[in-house]
Amino acid sequence: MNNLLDIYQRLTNHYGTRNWWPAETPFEVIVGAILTQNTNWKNVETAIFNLRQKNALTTDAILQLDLETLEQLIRPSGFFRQKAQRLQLFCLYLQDHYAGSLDALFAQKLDLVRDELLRLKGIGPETADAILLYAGRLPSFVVDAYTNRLFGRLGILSGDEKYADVRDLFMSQLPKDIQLYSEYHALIINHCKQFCRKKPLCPGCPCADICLEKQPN
DNA sequence: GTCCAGGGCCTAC
DNA sequence: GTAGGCCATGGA
Repeated sequence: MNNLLDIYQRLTNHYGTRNWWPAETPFEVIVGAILTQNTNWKNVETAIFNLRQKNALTTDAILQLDLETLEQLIRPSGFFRQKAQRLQLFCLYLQDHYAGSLDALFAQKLDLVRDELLRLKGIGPETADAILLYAGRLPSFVVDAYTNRLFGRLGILSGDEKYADVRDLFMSQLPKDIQLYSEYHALIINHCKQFCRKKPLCPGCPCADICLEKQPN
């Protein structure tokens, strides 16, 4: 029996299809992935709303904004100084190396794109994988704090694993399926937002039970 | 007032 | 190679 696939099925049975990531364009996915670093998504939504109001959800527009203006627009998402810089650095890279084309960036092999993203300041493993999966539609599993929390609670992770260890575990045990990866990450977040608010472990938290009790039969 | 959120960088050891 | 400090806003 495949534990991870089984848990995925139970989460899907319980919550249904999530259709993630919440964004209108691949570029907007990338903006959201950078802005949400250690930040409540609600605050990110406000920042993205501000950018949309200024028609600033394109590489050109973000590069044309002066840094201070960009900082003020994304201020609600927190860490706004470093995030403004990171956004512009990404846009500059895309413009210089791919003439601003995300399609050109994502046309390459997954590992190649991943290494490129990881070399950019402000893009770590989780942000890179979210960009690859949800903006590039490339099969890279996304690990986040919720993943570690839920699967630690389920006894599948010890908490000592590094990011790459957890990603390797999921990618080695699950079929390499973009839709599956996309939904799984979304389901984990959806589940934890409801049942796993406190960290690292909330005593009596029903989150582990929810996915175990909802078996198909 | 305290804790937390869909991380990542830098520095010191 | 890794533990600890730092970045900052807004909601619970």
